[in-house]
Amino acid sequence: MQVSDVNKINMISQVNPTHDQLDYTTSNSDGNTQPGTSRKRQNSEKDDIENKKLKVTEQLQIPVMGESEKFSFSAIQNLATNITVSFNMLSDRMIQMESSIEAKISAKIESALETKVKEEVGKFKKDIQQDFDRINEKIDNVQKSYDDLAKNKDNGTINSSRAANIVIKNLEYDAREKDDNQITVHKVQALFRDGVWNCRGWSTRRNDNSTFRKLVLEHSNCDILAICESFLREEEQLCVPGYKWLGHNRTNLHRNAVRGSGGVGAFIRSELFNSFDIEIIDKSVEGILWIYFNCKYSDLTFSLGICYLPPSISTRLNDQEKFFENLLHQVYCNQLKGNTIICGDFNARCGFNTDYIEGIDDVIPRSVIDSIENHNGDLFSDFLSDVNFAMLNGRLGVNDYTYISPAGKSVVDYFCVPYEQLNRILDFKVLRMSDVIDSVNYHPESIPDHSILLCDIKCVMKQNSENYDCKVSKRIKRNTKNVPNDFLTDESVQQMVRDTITKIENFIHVDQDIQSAYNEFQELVQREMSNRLPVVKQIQNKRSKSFYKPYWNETLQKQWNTACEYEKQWLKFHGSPQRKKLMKDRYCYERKTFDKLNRKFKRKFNIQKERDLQEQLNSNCKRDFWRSI
DNA sequence: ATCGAGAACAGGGCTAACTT
DNA sequence: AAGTTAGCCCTGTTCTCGAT
Repeated sequence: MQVSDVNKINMISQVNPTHDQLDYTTSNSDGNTQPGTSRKRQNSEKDDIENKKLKVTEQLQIPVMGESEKFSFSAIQNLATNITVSFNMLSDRMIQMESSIEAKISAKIESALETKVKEEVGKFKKDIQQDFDRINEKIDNVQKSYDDLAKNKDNGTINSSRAANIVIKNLEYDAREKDDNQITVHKVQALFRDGVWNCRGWSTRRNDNSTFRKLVLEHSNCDILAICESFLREEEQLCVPGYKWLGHNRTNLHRNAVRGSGGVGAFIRSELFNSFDIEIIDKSVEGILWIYFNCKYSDLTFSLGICYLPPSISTRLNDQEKFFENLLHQVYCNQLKGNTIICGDFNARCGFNTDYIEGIDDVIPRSVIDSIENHNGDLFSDFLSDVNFAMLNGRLGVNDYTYISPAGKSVVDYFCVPYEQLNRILDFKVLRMSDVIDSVNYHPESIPDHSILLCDIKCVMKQNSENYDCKVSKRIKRNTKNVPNDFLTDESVQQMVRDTITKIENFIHVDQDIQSAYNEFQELVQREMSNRLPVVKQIQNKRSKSFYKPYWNETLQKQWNTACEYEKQWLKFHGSPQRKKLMKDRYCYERKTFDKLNRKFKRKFNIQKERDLQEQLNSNCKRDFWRSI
């Protein structure tokens, strides 16, 4: 404000040409002294204003002119002086008013904010209190139910008038169940977790990214993880402990290609081979692999088709129509072999294309997040409606972009099942790489751009054998650090212990069956453990950052969080394209900053490590050196 | 509005050149 | 001789822009 006032005053003072002429020899327009004149302390802006005022009044004494000119000039000077004074007064008044308004507005905003915050906090507190009350009520009810149940158990009586009922939903009905309830009991629901990920190259060599990919595989906790673009050549195979690799590598590579390209395959959990006969049934078409699963202990069978279709503008010779024609043929051939699942990267952006015939097929519409369509997308939608398959993306669980990079985002990876099998999908979700990186606590050298798609599939089967071991049960760990003193000696379990001892004695002395005796003992201890010892919360994949990135620090964490936050904002935003572009640019900037910082800290760390090693090597105590490496 | 070509970018692997 | 690295090439993806 003051600076602009000074400018105004300067302009007014320049009305006097004589002043300019006279003054020019001693000072320039900025008021700085010319070379050769005496050096003076520079005035503050306030002083400057006062000086200007003085100068204006001093200038009035200068003229040597004719009488009439003198009179006119004197009048103009008076006028200018009056205007200057008026402007100065006006300026002071404006400053006063401005500060007064600012103070008033601040006070009002403060009071309004205080009221609003109080109101919101009050509401929030009330909501939390209500939630607490509800939870307490539920806990009380659960406690009461448990007490009643325990009482009945202790008394050794079961209320015959109201038998315990277990409701199993979505289980297929068998007519024989009417006469024999054991058939229902023998029905087993198996749960599979299937996933698909376009990893864009999984090197057989041990490097940073292969470590990260193994962690992703571990994190996904999949029984079957389909992989697209394995980039493996000829008969190359991947090896990850706990999994077996079944792959179909691309055979005809570009003559100049220095590495493999394309290629599909799947990691299958080793335990699955105990319960299933698993075989490749078709790999006749490049980019399509069919794997057949046949349960050894039940009539459950299903086939999984893993696909990779290069983009239409790929430099490779590819014919999308032929690809879908082949896939159609294979689906018709394989659908007689039980359930069918198709997954993979189709490079198909379907937009609002429908994968069913409206008015004829009874399928729920899907939500669309990627509205752009391409040629592959049109062909893919047509293919799905031809074979009566529905994509899971946008229909179940969490939908998200399957490709996210600074270049852009899209939905190109899909999971598809026949319409009638949609109700067997319990859950479907798309995990962004940024979230996966956070979960596994490992920042790879290069961040993959394809998300990972996961779906939980319920397979209903009729069990043929007691040896069934399809789903690996989750191990529950209990806290054994603080075993209560009355463990197995409490009055409520004493009778149970005595009974078990009798049973064990019978098994050993009468039946001579050591295994059954041991089973009895084990069951007794496990029951008591489940009643008395709390479960240890197992945090999966929450390793220390330092385990993988010893140079990880707060700056990197902060920058990573910022990049993730901006990525989310960009992806969630639905508004003007200009604003969306701004948000994307902001995300790209933060992401690049993170990459730079990551490299910087890594370099620093390595240099420091090198120096430390050097120092240890030079020191007298060589043992430290050998220990550290 | 649509389509297609090309640009831009990123990941990954190989290799020649360079360093130790 | 062994290890390291910059540069090149291939591949895949989205985006932009001009032609229709």
